[in-house]
Amino acid sequence: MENAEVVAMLGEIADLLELKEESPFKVRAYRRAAQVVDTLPVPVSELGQRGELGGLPGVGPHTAARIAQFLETGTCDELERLRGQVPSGVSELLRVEGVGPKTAALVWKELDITSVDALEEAARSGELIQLPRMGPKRAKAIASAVGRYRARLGRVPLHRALPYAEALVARLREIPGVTQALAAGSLRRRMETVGDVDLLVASTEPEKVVRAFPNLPGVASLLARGPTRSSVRLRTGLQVDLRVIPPESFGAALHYFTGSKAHNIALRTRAVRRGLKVSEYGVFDAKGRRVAGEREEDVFRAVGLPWIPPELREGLGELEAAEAGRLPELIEEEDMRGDLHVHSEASSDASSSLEELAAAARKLGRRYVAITDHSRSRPQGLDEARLRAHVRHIRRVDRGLHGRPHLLTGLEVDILADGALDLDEEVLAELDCVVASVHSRFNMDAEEMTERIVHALRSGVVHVLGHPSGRLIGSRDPYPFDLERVLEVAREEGVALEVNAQPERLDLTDQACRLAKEVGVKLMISSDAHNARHLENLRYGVWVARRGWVEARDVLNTLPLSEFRRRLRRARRVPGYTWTGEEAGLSP
DNA sequence: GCCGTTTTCGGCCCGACTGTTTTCAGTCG
Repeated sequence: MENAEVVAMLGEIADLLELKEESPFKVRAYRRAAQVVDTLPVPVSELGQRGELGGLPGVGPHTAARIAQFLETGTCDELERLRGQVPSGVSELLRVEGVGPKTAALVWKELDITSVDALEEAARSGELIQLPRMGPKRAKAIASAVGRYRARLGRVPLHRALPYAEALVARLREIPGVTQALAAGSLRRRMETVGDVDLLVASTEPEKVVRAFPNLPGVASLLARGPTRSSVRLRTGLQVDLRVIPPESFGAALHYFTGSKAHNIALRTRAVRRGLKVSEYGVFDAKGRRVAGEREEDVFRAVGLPWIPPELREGLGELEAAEAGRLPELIEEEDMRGDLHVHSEASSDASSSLEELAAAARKLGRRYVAITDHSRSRPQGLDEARLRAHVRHIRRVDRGLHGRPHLLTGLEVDILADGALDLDEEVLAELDCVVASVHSRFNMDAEEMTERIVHALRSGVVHVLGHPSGRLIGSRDPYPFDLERVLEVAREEGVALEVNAQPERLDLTDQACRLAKEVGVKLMISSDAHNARHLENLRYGVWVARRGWVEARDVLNTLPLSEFRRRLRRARRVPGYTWTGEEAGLSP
């Protein structure tokens, strides 16, 4: 987890240098170094101890020294020097969408604005408009972006919290007397963002655990401590609450603190009707005798239900489904055989070679991987000629891999503003897997955007609609479009919808997955990896699908390769082939 | 700040989009 802290330190230096309007190349050097550390497969401290930091690409003597000092002391001179020159609220302005370094520096120097609050006030009062290149539209956009910034404050994306929670749980388990330790709360339900982390520990010696807790790695400060509970703040700002439970109540406490609130209320209501009382200490009968509590399964059994996976506990019909014996058999990460949206270094925003991607995919147990780089409209995207050369390269590398894994040819083709695809359909028809995505003109109205997507789905050469809503968690809202209409056309055309597993995207969302399943549209869960390390992110997509009640059979890339290929071929209207949804098995 | 077999200085990715402008600066990816 210290890698993430080093990444944050380098990023902050870059931000501050940018606000001081120093050389953009210096700024870029720090950003590049941050990116390299972020994708490092080993703890950066290991390299530090061996004096090998300078051997990393993009890390020269200066940056290596700053990282080394940071690892040793938790900060570095350069960072502190810069923090002394830029008021602390100014770099926060950069988190507001549409405000970059130039605008932040301008409002700071011209209007003495050093906080998001002051920025909002200036945007609303009209004060901002006095500035050069600042008109009413930009002022309005900034004011509304501040609203979105506030809405995401205090919540962190799952992938930022999970590694810390996992590391803390592992350390808690090492404390003598601890029999169980688990993360509960929204993190256990795998929600896309979490407010804080709730950790539960079973032990007969709570004092010992509570005393050890603030000394665990990553903890910055102790917020509160009682005999059986404690709260700390991590250096990243994340709050972590610990509760120590007697072993006989652990299952009940785990259920209670996992939530959700709606699920708990529904379960307690059900218990009351059966003359039982459910609390975090156990399930009790009318005479106050404990009838369950040690194991979570027993809590459910006491109220006449099978165990319900945490991802389903949102009060959205899971109790009724459990009662009727119709809980889905949720998809597992182990079901995933293929990854169908992966960028190689042929994309300007990606960095791994085909060989590196194949090696990483093999380690993760993937059987097949489609290489889907960007099309012409993206910076340095592939045109027809470069795509053909790229396809030959993919096939050459694939031959050397002997199926471990299989590399498929593909493309992430842009859906242009009018719904046309960014490359000639004849060329696209030669590829194994075509992902079609919207990357531009997000501000269309819903009707136009829906038509744009539908037109692309009707092309007959698209296998899957990539990141269908375009949202970025906490920073960009989904563009407006009619999901039900898109699902209807996808079903007619035999096109799958992607569950993009990039932790900032998670697109489709959980509830959209559930809708797709209900109307009989198949899904593909893909990493959208931009380097080999990102292939691991597939698990985030699997969790979203689980929250959407999705089973392995709803997801095409759980199929063995031969069957997967058959599905893709059938789902496409290539010359000489007449497609029907029924034959493809894609009807509801 | 980093890099390099065109190397110790001079270059470093770039195009789309937007809102502000009458030719372009700033942001984003």
